Amino acid sequence: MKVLSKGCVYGLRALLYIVSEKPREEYVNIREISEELDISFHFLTKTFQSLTQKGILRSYRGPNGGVTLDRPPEEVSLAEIILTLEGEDFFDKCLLGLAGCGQAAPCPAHEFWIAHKAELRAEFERTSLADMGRKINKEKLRLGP
Amino acid sequence: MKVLSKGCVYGLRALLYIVSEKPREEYVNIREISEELDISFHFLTKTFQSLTQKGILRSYRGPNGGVTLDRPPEEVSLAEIILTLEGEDFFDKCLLGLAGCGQAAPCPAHEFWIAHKAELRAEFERTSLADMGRKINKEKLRLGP
DNA sequence: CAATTTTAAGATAAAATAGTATGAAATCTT
DNA sequence: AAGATTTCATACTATTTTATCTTAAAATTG
Ligand code: SF4
Ligand code: SF4
Repeated sequence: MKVLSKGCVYGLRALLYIVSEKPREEYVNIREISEELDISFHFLTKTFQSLTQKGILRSYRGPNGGVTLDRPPEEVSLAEIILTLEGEDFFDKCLLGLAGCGQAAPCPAHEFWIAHKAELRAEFERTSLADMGRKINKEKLRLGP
Repeated sequence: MKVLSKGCVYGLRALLYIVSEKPREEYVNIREISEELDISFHFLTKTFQSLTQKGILRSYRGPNGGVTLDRPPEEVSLAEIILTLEGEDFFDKCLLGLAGCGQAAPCPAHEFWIAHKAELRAEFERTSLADMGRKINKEKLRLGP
């Protein structure tokens, strides 16, 4: 039951790193992030592109360039990040994927599954990047198990 | 957010097919199932092996052989099927997979995630193959979207 | 024994995911 | 203006996971 792709987790970790560096209120160098978090620079770059296009990050090229949050972290929800990096249909997947489902005669898991997904989504909407950053400590952003 | 693998859904559909055929109280031919449900015979075969080893199905070789439920469908939970076909660690996966998680300073999603997984599991434990079979109609077992 | 049918292990193919390479565009420094 | 730095964009390659096919063995029937 893997939920999030590696790219998405990378993006999340990187965002949290940026939040934790935020006091400087400068653009954070992508190479620095990739080295600090031990993530491939180019891979991270790609991930950041999506986040920039979505308006979560703002970027600046040239010397002393980099990325920074485009909005205060309170206004960025976990859901928005996940939808950006996993695809907008993230919460639309069905459990069994049978023919003609969800309509006439749904499987017994249907109602529960719909409710379950809605709840998950609501929780992710409710959780902001700021919430995440508050609880997590920077050391933990480094290595995964 | 794909939850179940194709093999697991195949297994589930096939089990439901068997349940719907159950009145005959005979061994159901695997080739027949694979053709009716349009699933690769050999792939289904492998899936059934796992279910047989787990004691969900009983098999019989030779002419007129096949598989049948080893227990009444009321006693087989959706959870057991999923754990068998997806692996026993299905519900143990973490959301972010950061270092040292779940201990000292868990991420803000931790508690929610634990609760969420438990709920999902409970619902799957609660749902039996008989429940599934009752609600679903046989035609729907054929094609997936 | 010959035919049928599940079991078993392994090879192959397809798809999804992860990572790399390259060059262009924007910006800064001098 | 020249050259260095850094993100942007796209395309390609490699790795891993998932799905399918091949082949052969064991059990059962007649
Ligand atoms: S009834 Fe709903 S949950 Fe069940 S297989 Fe169909 S769409 Fe999925
Ligand atoms: S704190 Fe819990 S949910 Fe969050 S990353 Fe760690 S183990 Fe996963």
